[in-house]
Amino acid sequence: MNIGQAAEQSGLPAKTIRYYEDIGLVSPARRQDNGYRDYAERDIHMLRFISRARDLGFSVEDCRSLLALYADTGRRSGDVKEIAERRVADIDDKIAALQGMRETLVDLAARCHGDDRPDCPILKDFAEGSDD
Amino acid sequence: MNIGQAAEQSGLPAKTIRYYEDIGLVSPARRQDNGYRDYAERDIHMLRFISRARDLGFSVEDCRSLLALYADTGRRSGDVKEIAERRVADIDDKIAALQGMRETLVDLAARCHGDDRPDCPILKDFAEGSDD
DNA sequence: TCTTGACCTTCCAGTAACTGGAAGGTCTAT
DNA sequence: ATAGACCTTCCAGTTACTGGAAGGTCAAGA
Repeated sequence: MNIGQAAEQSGLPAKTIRYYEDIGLVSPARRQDNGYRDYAERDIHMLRFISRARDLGFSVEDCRSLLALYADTGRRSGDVKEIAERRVADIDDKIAALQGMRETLVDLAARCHGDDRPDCPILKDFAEGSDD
Repeated sequence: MNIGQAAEQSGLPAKTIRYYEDIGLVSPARRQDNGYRDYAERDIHMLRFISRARDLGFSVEDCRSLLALYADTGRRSGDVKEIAERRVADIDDKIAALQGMRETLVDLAARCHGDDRPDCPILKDFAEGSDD
């Protein structure tokens, strides 16, 4: 299977698939006689695996660990769960940070007339810093 | 004032301050005789302005616009409010995406034994893809 | 057979926003 | 005089791709 089909079936751009090969994440088992990459079902599985994990916000390095665990039939499911749980904690941190920003911004915007006058509490706050 | 003090007072690393100068965001008004950057109060204000805006998740390019608006005494506060509101919308999108990830991950982790056995629904899901 | 267009290849550069480090000049205190 | 803390510039690396150039390959149609 050419890279185009692999891209279509995995949901990853061909460019990205080549990039993952570059960094040693997944390589197709072989090349065709013309030098084209040749993908097998198993390769597509791995690409979809990565695609899904990336969608869930795992870093490429996380994917590398996950893939190693995936290949290791003697793995402990506890190891995988731990990675997932760490990821949930990261997400929680990010959500909290974003909610903080949101609150500040909404508050600031509410106090801004939002009209043709130049007076603006948003800029004022930025220039002076607030309670933090 | 040397860059070290400027860093301390603005809350930005000296490296970052130099970087902002590189990209034309803020430059100190002058240099001392020894070639050291010389920061005035006004520069510190601008640096703190940027620091605060970056903390709220505005991109460096957003900061450039905001700074221009800040300098423009004839600005419309509506323009600033609009930027802030766009930013709130971005944040909402990000929060929603993160919450989706979180949910999937928590669900997956809940179904994983998390013990010494290799059987793991997380990896299984990654390999097969799920409802999406 | 030639050509066109869609593929594929490699390699290089750019993105965002810094951060680290090397090599070297300056200042202050002992 | 020298140590240590500053400062300077410049180059490279980070993350995860993405775009583009230059060129090879393939299948179909005139």
